[in-house]
Amino acid sequence: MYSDLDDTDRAILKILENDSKTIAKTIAEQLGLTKTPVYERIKRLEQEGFIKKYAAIINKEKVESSITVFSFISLEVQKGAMMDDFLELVNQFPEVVECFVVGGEFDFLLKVIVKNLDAYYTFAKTKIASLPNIGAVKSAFVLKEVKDEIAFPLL
Amino acid sequence: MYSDLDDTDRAILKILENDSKTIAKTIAEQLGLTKTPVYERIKRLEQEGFIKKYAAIINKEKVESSITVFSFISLEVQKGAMMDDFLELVNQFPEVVECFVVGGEFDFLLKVIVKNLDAYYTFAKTKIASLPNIGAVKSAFVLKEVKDEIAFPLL
DNA sequence: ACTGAAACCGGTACACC
DNA sequence: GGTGTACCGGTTTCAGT
Repeated sequence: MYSDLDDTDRAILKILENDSKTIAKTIAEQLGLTKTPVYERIKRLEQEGFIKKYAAIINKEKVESSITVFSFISLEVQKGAMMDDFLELVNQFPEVVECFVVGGEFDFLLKVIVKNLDAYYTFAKTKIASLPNIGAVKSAFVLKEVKDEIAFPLL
Repeated sequence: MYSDLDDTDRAILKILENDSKTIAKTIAEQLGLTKTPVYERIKRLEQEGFIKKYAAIINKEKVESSITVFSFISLEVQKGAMMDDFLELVNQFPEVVECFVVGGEFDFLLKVIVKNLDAYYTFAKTKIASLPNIGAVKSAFVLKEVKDEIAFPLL
């Protein structure tokens, strides 16, 4: 299932997830190849969905003021249909940049980015609290971002 | 502090964080401009650090088996120097893809990606537990990834 | 699957407004 | 800060192995 990638493909992925602007010639040199096979492999990785997309990673501290908050949410009853309803709604909130179903003390973990504390209050009050079937909601405010990798730890 | 970006710059950032391969001509058409100013603005955004880097976003489900775990860690005593020591060590662990200092019930929130439960056990035992000054550690295992945006919610 | 060369097209530089 | 043109270099294609 994960095996139609060889070491060369993995090496290419690792280079591109760290710098997608690396030119084919440079990659080829690192792998002891020429441009063409590198190019063809990248195309295959794109077409078969190993590479989801290419993105510019923005330095959000420089672009605009914002705060990051983690929200831990428990539902009152964990019926499958209710979870789906909940997730579909949450998914549409642009403030929610990450959303996971987790096991443990609570059911969902959300990473929320908003302009300021006031915006978070509004978000929590008008969007989260109005969702159906909500039990407990806890929040953890980010004081400092120590690490925030986009790259998946390959190898 | 955040104001040396105009609406055109923001529009360019928004396009590039969703698809960094969008060619200058296309961006120019959307903004009613020509290639040159778009090109110059992008260069400025790169040089001044608004764009941190360009990355290929990998579909990790397809590439290899892995699990994601959130770890919530409290220190025994919150002395500044001890927090720095802790963070410097945690930062070096490749399994830790995100690390935040938070306010609330615990001090740090870590997002960890490992191959499987066994690898998480090893990570927790050999790396987390051996850090100095650790109080409580709780874990929440990700059962389903509902949303995982890389793009910062601009506008 | 990889090499090497040729064609194509987007990024880059520049002269001018 | 913008346009239009021209050049250069990386991507893309292809014939050959």
